[in-house]
Amino acid sequence: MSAVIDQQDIKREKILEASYQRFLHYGYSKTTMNEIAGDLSMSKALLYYYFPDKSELYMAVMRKLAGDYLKQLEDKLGHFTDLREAFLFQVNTHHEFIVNNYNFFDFFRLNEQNLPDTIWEIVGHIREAEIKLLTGAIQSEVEKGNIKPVANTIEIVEVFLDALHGIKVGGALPHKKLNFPHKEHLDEIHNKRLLLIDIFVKGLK
Amino acid sequence: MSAVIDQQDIKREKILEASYQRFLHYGYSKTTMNEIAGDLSMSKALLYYYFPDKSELYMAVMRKLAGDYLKQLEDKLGHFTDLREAFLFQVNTHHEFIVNNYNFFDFFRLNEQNLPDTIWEIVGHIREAEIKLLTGAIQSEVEKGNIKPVANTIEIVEVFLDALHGIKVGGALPHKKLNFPHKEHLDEIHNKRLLLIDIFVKGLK
DNA sequence: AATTGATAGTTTTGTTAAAAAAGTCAGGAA
DNA sequence: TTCCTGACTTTTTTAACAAAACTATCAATT
Repeated sequence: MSAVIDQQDIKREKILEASYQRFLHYGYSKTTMNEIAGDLSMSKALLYYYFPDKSELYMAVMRKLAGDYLKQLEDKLGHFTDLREAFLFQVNTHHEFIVNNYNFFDFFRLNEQNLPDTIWEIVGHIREAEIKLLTGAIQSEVEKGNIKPVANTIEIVEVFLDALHGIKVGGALPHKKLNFPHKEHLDEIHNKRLLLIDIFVKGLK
Repeated sequence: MSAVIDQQDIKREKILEASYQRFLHYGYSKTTMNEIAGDLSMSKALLYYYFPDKSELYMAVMRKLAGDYLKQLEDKLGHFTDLREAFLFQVNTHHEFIVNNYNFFDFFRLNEQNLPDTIWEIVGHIREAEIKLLTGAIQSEVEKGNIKPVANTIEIVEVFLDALHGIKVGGALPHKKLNFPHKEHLDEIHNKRLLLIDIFVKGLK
């Protein structure tokens, strides 16, 4: 019986993988259940045997992606030598996550404001983990006596995360282009973020 | 002849004022030229005598608004007692500007990525003035010996403005930042920005 | 020069039918 | 039973096009 369940899990994984590729390459609305089924040489009806509907399938993929991301963060939790290292890790990991899966997130842009609760749940977990990572780093520094104690650590970290996301190229003309920054701008962005980290960390001491 | 031009200018002003009220209350796309003309008890054709088209009319109003905002900044230029006061003034003034004219800016939300160059020009001027205000404040503090000299003042200010721009409501999804914030969130954003000021200013000392 | 009614030209909105895709189900194979 | 499918139904998207709403123009008037 356990073997049977394993088989199911393997098939579920294959479906998730094929779906991920489709969603990543074509986005949510331009991916059809027939295409996913076709990629796997199975009938569309079988997809509905494993997943209740299209959006649940999408969210299952999303949950998997989020799980990988969360694991990255958790593996590093509490293993930083100083504050800057923690901040840098957070910035780089998050950026990588977004860039690598950019097209996958089409779903977010299409549904604008009224997303399923499940999505919010996943996003919440991610944000929680990010905050946990950085608040942990700050508290650790406090305990080491490197920075003075603060009352509202979480709020501070939230502001810091938001601030980082605001740093873009091109003099911050409000959303001039929706696209991700070009390669030649990555260094500029990185330098700006380093500068923010410098000032921010100093502001915490 | 000067009197004639004055009359024209007065009428132009009246048109700008009526247009502003309409745009502010109903937004760009739900304001018609007929309605503006009706408010002024004039024919629609007369509007086209004074302004080439609807979007030029909108941008003329925008230019006027921006002018008022710029004047606010310039009047205060160099009149700050300390850094925090300058940063607070900048953030508060900007906040007020956005809140007071929130619906007016729905033009930005509708056209999203491809706005007329004129708009970017205006936005550029505003940003220039903001940078000037804050770099001036920093330099002044340096001269007073309150903070230690920095080489890259402009970069620092740019990072700060970018960071402000990135500050959105809590639990924001990865791409939510691309959307225009909702009105009910503006105060929350404002509070976060005040916290950023605290840390940032301290980080400069 | 300032103003307007009439009207031309363009964009938005509704309507509807066809196409495409989501989702269901009775039944077959393993 | 569990896994799977072809055929079917229902819902959503698309395309085409006419009607309505709006922008923009212009000859005529004060």
